[in-house]
Amino acid sequence: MDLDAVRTFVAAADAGRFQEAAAELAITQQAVSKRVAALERDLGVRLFTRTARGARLSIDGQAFLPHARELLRVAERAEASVRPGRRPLRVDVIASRGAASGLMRAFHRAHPEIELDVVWLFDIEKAVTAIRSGAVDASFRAVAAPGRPLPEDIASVRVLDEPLQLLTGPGHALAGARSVPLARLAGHRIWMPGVVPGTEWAAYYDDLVAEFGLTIEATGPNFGSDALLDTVADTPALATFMGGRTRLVWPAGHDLRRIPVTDPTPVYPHSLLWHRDNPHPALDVLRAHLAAASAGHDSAGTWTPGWVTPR
Amino acid sequence: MDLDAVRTFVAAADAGRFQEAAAELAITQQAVSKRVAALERDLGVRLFTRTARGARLSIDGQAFLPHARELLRVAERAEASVRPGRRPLRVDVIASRGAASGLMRAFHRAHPEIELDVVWLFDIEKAVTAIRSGAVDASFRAVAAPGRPLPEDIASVRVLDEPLQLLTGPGHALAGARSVPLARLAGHRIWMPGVVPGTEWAAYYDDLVAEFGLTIEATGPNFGSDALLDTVADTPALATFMGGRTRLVWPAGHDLRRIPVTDPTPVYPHSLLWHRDNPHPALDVLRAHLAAASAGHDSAGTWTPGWVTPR
DNA sequence: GCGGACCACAACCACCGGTTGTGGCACTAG
DNA sequence: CTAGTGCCACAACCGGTGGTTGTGGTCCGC
Repeated sequence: MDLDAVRTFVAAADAGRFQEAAAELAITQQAVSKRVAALERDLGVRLFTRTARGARLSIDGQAFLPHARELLRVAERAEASVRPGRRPLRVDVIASRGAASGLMRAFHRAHPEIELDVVWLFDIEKAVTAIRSGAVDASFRAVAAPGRPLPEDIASVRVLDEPLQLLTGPGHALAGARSVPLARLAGHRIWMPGVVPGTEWAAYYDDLVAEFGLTIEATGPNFGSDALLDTVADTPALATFMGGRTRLVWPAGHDLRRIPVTDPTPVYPHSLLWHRDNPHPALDVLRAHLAAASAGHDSAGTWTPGWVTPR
Repeated sequence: MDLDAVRTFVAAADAGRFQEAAAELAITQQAVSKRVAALERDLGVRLFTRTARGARLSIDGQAFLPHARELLRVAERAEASVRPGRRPLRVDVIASRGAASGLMRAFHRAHPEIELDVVWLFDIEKAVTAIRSGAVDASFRAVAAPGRPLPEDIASVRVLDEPLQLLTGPGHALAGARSVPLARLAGHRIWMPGVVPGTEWAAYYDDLVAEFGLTIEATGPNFGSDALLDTVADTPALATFMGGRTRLVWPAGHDLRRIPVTDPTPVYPHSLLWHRDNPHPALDVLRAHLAAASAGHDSAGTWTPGWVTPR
């Protein structure tokens, strides 16, 4: 199926005559006839009933027409998604099911008219480069990485402190606890295969380990969250950290426990980053939305690394 | 933009390497390279960053990918809409904004998983032909037309009696009435440019005219409902009939009145028609839904033509 | 009955899009 | 360091797609 043929089909359906459609598309009537015939051959049905006064849609053509229009609409949006200038707002989120992603879903619910594209960048360094180049408009990150202050032209605002929870299977020693103090995790094996070395996530856990004497293993390949959950559920000696607002695809038949951590509660500090000179109109809307949504957070009894910009 | 190129882009993005994508698509690596290059040239952006270990998505590529997937999904659905066997349920409704259309919208809300295609057929004769040939699965019609009983293999059930209302502008003699008896419409000009001669709609109004001595003008070309409403609003001598459950795009700035008609209330009898041997699984669901939704109608004080099958 | 409007078919031709062959580059093992 | 491997891009070639012009057939209205 060829998009040009679909475009021609829609034009012919609207015009009711191949000749008129041909004039609109700046091709000959014969070309329209051939394109439509090719589309009909591809689909295996007759789309028009030809008469001496034009071409009317057949029943199959009527059924196909709205799908054809939708196809052209989607194609237009796909092109617009990479068109420089007036493209959709492009936001980098740190994990597709994490809290930042949840914030963007809420933003989309509040402003469905704003076109969004969500991408993922490796670390804050790549994010800053992309923001400065204009390739992305905003980024959810923990700022700043240790010893690397943000450049002058990048602005940031803290939008969400996400408390970390312990995730264990039913056989784990702490599985029955309603909550667990951070100090009691010393000696337990905590497995974080998703944390890529060199990212600010890794820096965050490095600091957590150093300050509270935890044992975090980031070894082994990351087979995705499904495999992680499977392993944690089946291995009594293993637990993992998980953002308290992370959406999980809860594996059926597994008995996984989310246990709040206290004294202090480690929170992951999500900030929004953007370029001060970015003229995208939707960027202001996003910032206003997040400012309203993040009001009234309480940081008492929580922990963040020392290098994190204070609220 | 070429759908084959988009398919190739998605395959390469999933595989991470052009060679693997080429194997999946049963073409050479060079062909994949050329297709992706052509797509990048069309879009004006680079979709992959080529490395010696494969090809990773660029930021633009990441933004484009979900749109590309959506495009292929829509293309698949478009093809399925005309695929013989297991295509979406295809229903003929009498007018895109009429009551039958409202019933189908309600059905879609109740069963969003059922794929639907809505078409429009000229009259009940065409509808019966289409149903018998299997080109459409069901049709909303007034059965039967005078003197033409339904064939044996077509089944029907009355699903909605839609009361007719009078639609007038503010200057009309009846504009202030809360309701109007049918007999009082004698002598008033009622304009129905949308009624096509030869359809069962026309037969309905012919009977209405004959029985109550109305003056219905079906002359003049039909410029669409917008033009109809404009004219009615501005012409004190004109009124028109309108289904009580018809959704209107109410013209801004016009003061149009919908006036119920009584003693008796003419109702338009919508029935669902289908082929007894039609095996489409969604057809049973639709019939069950309509049976449940149409329960408990009251036909006292209403009028339908004598040729209409009684409830 | 004839002219006009419309679509389909035929012949022709340019160019798109596939193939094979080859080269350059990056990473790795010895 | 070097040879080897795996990756993608470029070049040359070639068949078929998809455009054009020219023509024929059919239906409708005057």
